[in-house]
This record gives sequence, C-alpha cells and structure tokens, in this order.
Amino acid sequence: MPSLKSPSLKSRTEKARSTQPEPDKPSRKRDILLAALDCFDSTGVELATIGDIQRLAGCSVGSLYHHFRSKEGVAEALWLTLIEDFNDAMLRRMKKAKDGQSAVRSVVAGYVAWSVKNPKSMRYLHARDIDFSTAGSARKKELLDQYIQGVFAIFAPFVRSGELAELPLHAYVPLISGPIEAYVRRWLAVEAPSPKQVEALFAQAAWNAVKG
Amino acid sequence: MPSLKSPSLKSRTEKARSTQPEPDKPSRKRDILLAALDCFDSTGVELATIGDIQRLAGCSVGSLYHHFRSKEGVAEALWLTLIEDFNDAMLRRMKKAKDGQSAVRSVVAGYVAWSVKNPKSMRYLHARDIDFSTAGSARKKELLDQYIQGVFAIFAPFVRSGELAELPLHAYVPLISGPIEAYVRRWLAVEAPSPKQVEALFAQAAWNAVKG
DNA sequence: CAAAGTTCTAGAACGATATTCTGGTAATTT
DNA sequence: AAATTACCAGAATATCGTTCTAGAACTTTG
Repeated sequence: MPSLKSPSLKSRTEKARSTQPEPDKPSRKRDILLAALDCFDSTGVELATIGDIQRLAGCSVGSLYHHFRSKEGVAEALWLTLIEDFNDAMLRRMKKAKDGQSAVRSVVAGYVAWSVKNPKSMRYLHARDIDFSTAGSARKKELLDQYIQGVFAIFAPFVRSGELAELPLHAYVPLISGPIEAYVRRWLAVEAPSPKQVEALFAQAAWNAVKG
Repeated sequence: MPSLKSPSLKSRTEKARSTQPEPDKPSRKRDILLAALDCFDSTGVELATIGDIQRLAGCSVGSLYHHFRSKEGVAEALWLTLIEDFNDAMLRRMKKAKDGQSAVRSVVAGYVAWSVKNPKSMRYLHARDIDFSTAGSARKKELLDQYIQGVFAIFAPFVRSGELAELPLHAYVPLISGPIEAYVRRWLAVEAPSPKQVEALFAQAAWNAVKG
C-alpha cells in the first residue's frame, strides 16, 4: 500500500530483505512522482516535459531515467500509486460499516471526501491516455480486480443476510459509485456545484440500486 | 451534426455560400480524422506520430497541417466530432419515448448500443488528456450543456406530471447513465462480460434512481 | 475563356525534447 | 577494504512536431 504522502514505495528487490519495510524516508523517486503530478495536472501528460518534471523534482535527467524507464513510465507509476492509495482509503472506510446500508453509503461519502481532499490526484486518476506497458496494464487489472474482490468481501455477509441484493459480481461497483464518479468527473473538468451538495442524494440512489 | 460515417464536416467558410451544405464527398479532412482515430486508439494520442496518421490517411504532412493546427488540433476535432455524433444518436433515441420510464431506459439502451457498435470511438471519448484549446474547451462545454438541456427538455414533461422526481439539474445525467458508463469504460479497458448482459439490470436501476 | 485568387498538397528544413551514453559518487555487501 | 551495486549528473543523439517554400488544382471574376 504505497502512498505519496505517508510513503513507502520501497524499491522492489524481489528477494524480500529481512529489513523492516522502509517506513518512509524522503526518496528521490517520490519527489519525482510528486513533481510529475503537478506537471501533468497543469499541462497534461503530453505537454509536460521531462525537463519540467526534473527541474521541479530537483534532480537530473539521469536520475529520473534511473528510476523510471520513460516519461510514460512515470505517468504509469503515478497512476498505479494513486489508485492504490485510493482503493486503500475506500476499503478502510467501508470496513468500518456495521451494516449493508452504511457500507454502501460510505462508498459515496468516501469517494466525495477523497476527491475533495485530493482533486489533482482524482483528476489524474480520471485522465486516460496513459500508455500502460503490458506489465503496467496487468498491474492495473490486478488492482482493479483486487478492489472489486475487496468490496465484495465486505458486502458478501450482507448479501447472504438478504440486506443486499444478489447481483453479478461486476455490477456492484458501477451501480454504487458510477453516478458519483460521473458527477465528480464533471465537477473536476468544468466548474459545477460541489459534490457535497448531491452526496446525500447519490448515497440514497446507491442504496436503492443494491438493496435486497 | 457532423459524422464520420455519413459525413458532413463542411469546410466552415464563414460567409455561408448559397450552395447546398455539401452533403458528403469523401474529404481529405475526414480521411485524416478516421486515420487519427485508429492511430490514437491503438497507441494513444501521445505515442501516435504525425507520420503514422499522415501515412494511414494517405496524405502529406503539409496537407494535414493545412486542415488542422496541430496534432492536438486533430485530437480535439476528433473528440468533438464524436461527442456530437453520440449526443445526436442519444437524443434521437430518447425523443421516441412516449413516457418517462421508457425515456430513461432508452438512455441505458442507447449507451450500450452505441458503445458496442463503435467501441473505438467510445474508448476515445472516454480518453481524457486531450489538451483542448480555449476554443475547443468552450465548444466542449457548450456541447455538454446542450446535451444536458436536451435531456432535460425531454424529461421536463414527465417531471411535471410527477412520473419523474424533481432533482437538481446536474443530477439526472450521472444518476441515469453513470453506472452503465462506468461499466462500459471498464469493459472497454480490460476484458469483462459484455454490457448487453447487464443492460436490463442497469436500466431498472436508472429508473429507480429518478422515478417520482 | 483567361487571369487572378484561393484552397489544397507536397516534402525538405528546423527546433524542441525524449532518450541514450559515458562516467562518476555514494551506499552495501562480502 | 575491496567489490559490487545503487544512484546521479550532464553531454550527445535521435525522434518527431511544426514551419517554410513552392507548386498544383480548383474557383471566381473580368
């Protein structure tokens, strides 16, 4: 569970060393990702130059290319890091729920909260046109599946108890968070009333969509 | 209402000539857009080179730059053309509905139908990170608003009759098409069960979300 | 119909910038 | 401490977006 703010991003030496998981330590790698987020957010991935990122991160080209294979590599790593953060935050929040209804509602609330707190990151998560490598693409799918599984694991008991409807596995996430996701995307792109204003309405809709 | 398949894309000479609106005529401009869609879809906007597009379209660099200001200009024009096509198709379909419920359901059905028929185009519509010029950005907002207005114009009578709930203007579109949109995006990105399989379920959810 | 203008096309030249290369310094392991 | 590895720097290179020059194909106008 990497994070840009309370970081880990341990260099994946495959043979897991016995040292503790390197709790934080301000790393060059993270500096680069942080700088990249700013650059990508303000000008888009394409227009942001390696020079911009490198300058803002306070490192050299060589250093940047030591940590990442390419500019797209940075873009990909950034996206994967952010989605992992986001998924963690969401699942953590959902796990606190005691019943199905509050679990479902917490998804909408969590989505809004995270977006309002990290608009740049959320905007970047919505931005596609990041050319994922085959490895990155696989990782992305893996994380996505993992999230869906995680959600379902939380929901399963409530489905069994009949509080939640029994639906195709892939239907829960879009049914619950599709509307708020669409709303937030629009809010991030152009100016629109804050998601806070429709949170309750969308939470209710989410609940209606999946209740038993 | 331009279209890539049954085309118009008339060269906007501002002083509208008396000639009929140039019904189709295979134009160089369209060839370029078509080629661009293929290139952008297979490698992403960034990695697609002007050379690729130009070669596939069978034209020269000069010609391409005569019709568009830049590569981003091509990407922007393509996006705007496609969204216009899509919006037209959706509104046309919705207008046929006689009552609120079938109008709402037609949104979901229309979304699925268009996506299944034009996956490349829909994938491109979902791709952000197209650096819109100020003009393009304005046009985009204009089209988006126009669509929302159009949807509301169709729904208004049903809202007045009480068949549909009275909600914030910006809530209808995400509530109705948010889930299917999220589902389709995932389907287009990685492999997943066809949207056809959840169409009925999502149509029902859409209806529940906005019925009076 | 001829001439003048305009649109469209071509491809070479240019400039910006992503990426590679060479060489070096700190850290870690043996 | 020697060796190996991780990390970093900046110059050199290669790729590609864009501009420029020139000319062909239409369109309009006298």
